[in-house]
Amino acid sequence: MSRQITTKTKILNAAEQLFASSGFAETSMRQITNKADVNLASVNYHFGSKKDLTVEVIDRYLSQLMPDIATEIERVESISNPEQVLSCFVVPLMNLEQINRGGTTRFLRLLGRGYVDAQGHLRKFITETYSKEIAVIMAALHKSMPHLSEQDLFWRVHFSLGTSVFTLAASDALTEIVRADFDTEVTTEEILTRLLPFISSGFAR
Amino acid sequence: MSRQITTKTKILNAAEQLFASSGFAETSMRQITNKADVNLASVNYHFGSKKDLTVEVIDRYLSQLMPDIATEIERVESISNPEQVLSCFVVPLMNLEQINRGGTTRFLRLLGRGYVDAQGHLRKFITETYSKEIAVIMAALHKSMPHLSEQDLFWRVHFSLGTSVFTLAASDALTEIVRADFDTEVTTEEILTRLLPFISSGFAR
DNA sequence: ATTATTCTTAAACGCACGTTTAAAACGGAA
DNA sequence: TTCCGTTTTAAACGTGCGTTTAAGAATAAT
Repeated sequence: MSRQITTKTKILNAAEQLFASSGFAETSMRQITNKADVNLASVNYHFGSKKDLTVEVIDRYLSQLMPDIATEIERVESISNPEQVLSCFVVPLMNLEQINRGGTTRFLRLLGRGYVDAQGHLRKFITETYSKEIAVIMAALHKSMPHLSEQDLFWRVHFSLGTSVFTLAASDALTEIVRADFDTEVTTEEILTRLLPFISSGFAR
Repeated sequence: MSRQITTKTKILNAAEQLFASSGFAETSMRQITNKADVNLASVNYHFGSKKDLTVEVIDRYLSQLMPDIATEIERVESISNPEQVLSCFVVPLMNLEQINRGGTTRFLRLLGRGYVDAQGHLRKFITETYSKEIAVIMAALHKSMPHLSEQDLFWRVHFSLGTSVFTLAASDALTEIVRADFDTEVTTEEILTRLLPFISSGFAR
């Protein structure tokens, strides 16, 4: 532990960037270690395997995000509508920038890839590791829409998750189209601002 | 051209199935040719490369779907709300079953994977190849919501697309959760039935 | 200062990948 | 039957992959 930036962190940062922009399977360990400027074997030394690395890359964000969201929700004393719950996601998401610049977008992009990749491995990991926080979120949503059945709630949650994760996963391409077609620059925060009402409407119907 | 089912079709069917359930990068040519019960080299003979194969797999559906949607929209004389436009997608989507049983789900799953994979290659291919049909769809949507700015429309279209594609891409895992948690079986059509109102609400807000 | 532990390194390993080759088999036309 | 273009086949090619190894360097503990 003498380096200012440890080898482990350098690997995490490089891997995260490459995974987010190219995907897990399409990114090789040699690309990662080149970008991180560390030896090839150090990934296996510090993480065990490539698969373990991918989990740790995502969990670096999740381990901060999930408790943050849960406390944010518990801070709100009376919940009356779904938009209130959803807006509890925004600040914790934006705080991911503290881990890395552009971290919010990259995390959501990773989440999108992970959800589509590798039949449910990531989903399983998340639901098992953060079951407590997920329970808090679901309870709050249920409280905000007591008329909804559990199954209705379940589907709408996943529709919303899908929209968010997919949009952010594709946000590079989308912002490029917007730039070309409308001659406008778009930030992640702006996308979220457009996204929230869209999701809320679907939720509340 | 003597076989009843040609080698080319056998490859397309096998590839489609494997791509949909495991992803493009994670599926090898040897897996494909084994499943199709054809020789390994025949993929390169008939399609040129693996990449060309992936495009053809998706385009087999797109080339039927996109014109179908366009004509379906043009059939409706007066468009007043977005749900009318969106419902023009349902029948053409369901008709994909004619290409292959379970084709609708598989196609949407492929679309989801393709959109997240390989930085926008698929998106570019689609927008270039089916620009005419896309214009028809966008015009109809605009007509159904004349108050919306072009940029608003753009974002909501992609939010909707994201929700659909992501949900169907993850539908295996989701139906499994539903089975475990609610002890209920869910069909693709049921998912679409839940999905449409969700999207419409977001659209119309 | 010596030992023990942690970390880094270069090299190699075996394997699976997409692709190419060249010969064989096939099918219709002459 | 012979010929010719098309399709299929088995084998091999070279490449890049994730991982392992064993030795060396650096750091911490005694």
